[in-house]
Amino acid sequence: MATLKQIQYFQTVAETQSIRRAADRLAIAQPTLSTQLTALEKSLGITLFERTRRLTQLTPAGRQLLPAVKQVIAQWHEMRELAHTLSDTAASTHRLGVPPTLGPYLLPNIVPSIHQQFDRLKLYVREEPPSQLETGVVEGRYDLALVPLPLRSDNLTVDVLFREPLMLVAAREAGLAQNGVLREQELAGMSILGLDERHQLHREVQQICERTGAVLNRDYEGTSLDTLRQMVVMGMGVAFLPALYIRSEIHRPEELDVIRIEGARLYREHALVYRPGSPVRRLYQDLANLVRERMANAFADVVTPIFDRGS
Amino acid sequence: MATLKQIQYFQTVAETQSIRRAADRLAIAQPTLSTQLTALEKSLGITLFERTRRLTQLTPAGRQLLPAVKQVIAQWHEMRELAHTLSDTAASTHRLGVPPTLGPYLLPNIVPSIHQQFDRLKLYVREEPPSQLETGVVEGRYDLALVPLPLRSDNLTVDVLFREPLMLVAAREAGLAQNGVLREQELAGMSILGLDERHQLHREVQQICERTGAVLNRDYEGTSLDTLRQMVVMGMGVAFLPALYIRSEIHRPEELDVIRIEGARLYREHALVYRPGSPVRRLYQDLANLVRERMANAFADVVTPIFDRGS
DNA sequence: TTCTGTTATAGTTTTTATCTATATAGAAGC
DNA sequence: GCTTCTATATAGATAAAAACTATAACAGAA
Repeated sequence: MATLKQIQYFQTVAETQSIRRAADRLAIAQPTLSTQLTALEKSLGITLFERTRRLTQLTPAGRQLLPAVKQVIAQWHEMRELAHTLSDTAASTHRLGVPPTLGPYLLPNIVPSIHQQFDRLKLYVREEPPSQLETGVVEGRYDLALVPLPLRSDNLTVDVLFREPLMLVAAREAGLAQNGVLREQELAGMSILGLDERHQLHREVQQICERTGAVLNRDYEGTSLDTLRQMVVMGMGVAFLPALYIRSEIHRPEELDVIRIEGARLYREHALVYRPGSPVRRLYQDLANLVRERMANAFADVVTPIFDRGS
Repeated sequence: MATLKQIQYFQTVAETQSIRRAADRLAIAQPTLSTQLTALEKSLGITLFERTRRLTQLTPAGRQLLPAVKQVIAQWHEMRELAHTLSDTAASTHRLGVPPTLGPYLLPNIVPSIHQQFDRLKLYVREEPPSQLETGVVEGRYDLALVPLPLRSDNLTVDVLFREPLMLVAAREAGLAQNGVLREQELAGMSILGLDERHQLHREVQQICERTGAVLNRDYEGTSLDTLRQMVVMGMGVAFLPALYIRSEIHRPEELDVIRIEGARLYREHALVYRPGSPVRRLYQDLANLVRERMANAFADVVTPIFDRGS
């Protein structure tokens, strides 16, 4: 089996037209080169060189093989160069999964910071429901993912990122907003609109309703935060929407009231997850920290970064 | 330094997603593969795989390196395939040098036969004066050449091919043709047109003149056989032209008389020459034989093949 | 002829690839 | 919670190969 070394030897001898000179240039002994050359010729079934005392030149067959040989070496060098670039772990493309109720409202705020700090890192981002994100990471379809807590699987490393409040949103006409705050008890009996049950938010809202005595309206379920908001605007009820969504999407405050609920554990928590065995987990920890810091600096009024609970 | 084997190992592991299975497919022991894999990772400075108990999958960097790796292997296979094709020595392109006074009139007659017998052999043909052909072969610019005898250099293998008569050509009006034959003595005093001295034919004609008492006209010298023929047609004198030229070029016999000279050694000899060390000399001997046979079969009336005097 | 420079061969040493046997550790099953 | 299974890693030994030194063979030049 021809080796890359032998192929390089071939090229060098072809260039120098001399085994002696090629051996010098390659910094090996001349007999070594002679031996390797005949070994290559044997493995290819071709006599590559016509050896005379004065010079060593290519045979017709060798002459025609030379371009192909150069191609192999060129491709090999290209591969090594690429490897060198990639040897900086932050220079590769990592596959990041995000839930549809968070990704579009979070990423625009943090991706610029990521590119600033890791200028050669690239993210391949896909949206999927959280449960599929989890299995996606476990099965290797993703390298890392943003998911809401709690997790179903226990074999992933979890870097908790931040806590995001859920705000009650009501149509302006409903007149619910008393200085933008309601007590938890006042929720009892209210008809709450939610997303369909494939979304994690469905379960979260369900739990809130059970705790507070509100009624989850299952006749009309949204398929996205935007449709949910539209349903509220049209007076079909009230809904719990995540703070980051409200911050980025609710452009017309005159139509909607945003109400904070006092005293209740009304929030969801997001984490960055990845396989514990990932050789680049260090990078992912850095990314998690970057997200927390960015949240602390620019969104302290909206979310609560969580620095303590590590993996 | 990464080896081709290691690169293949890399590809196989990436495909099977398992070191164990890849080792089976490659028919090597699993520890060998583990070792070679880490060796490759070290030499590239990249962690290529994330190894878990369940499966072994690519890291982001490894995933991006894979296409480059496949390229290298693809190029390598291409090279081996080409080598296999070329392993039939008669499947390469050989550089053949021919003299301008022979090539155009001989090759059209023999090249079809060559292609018939060696269907994958290709010839790269160039015309040059015989002396340059000789040094061209010695220096490796040509693989083989057709040259007139005698040779200047003595370090080439010579396969004598055939003897080609030189015919006296005269304008019809000169009235020289008595049944197309003249005796040698009758040449004395005649004014003979020749090629310029860079051509081998110049020397040959010069020797004939010295022997027969004819006079070589040096006031007008042709630069090609065609111009020489034109000079004869225009009545500027008579000339010696090679039989193969006459056979292929003199289309209008009414304008010119072709005269055979009786008793004289009036011919030139052609040979196929190549370096004695050429690994494909056997093929060249076969080619020489092919030319002789072709001459014997189709041009027995024109030339005399020479089978005895080998290299 | 002798000298010089080039490639080939012989024999040895070093390096590397490979093997077998075993350790280690996560995942699955009892 | 323990055992079993399975995958990879490590250790040590062996085999293969690539490398070296020394020298032979040989053509061409002096």
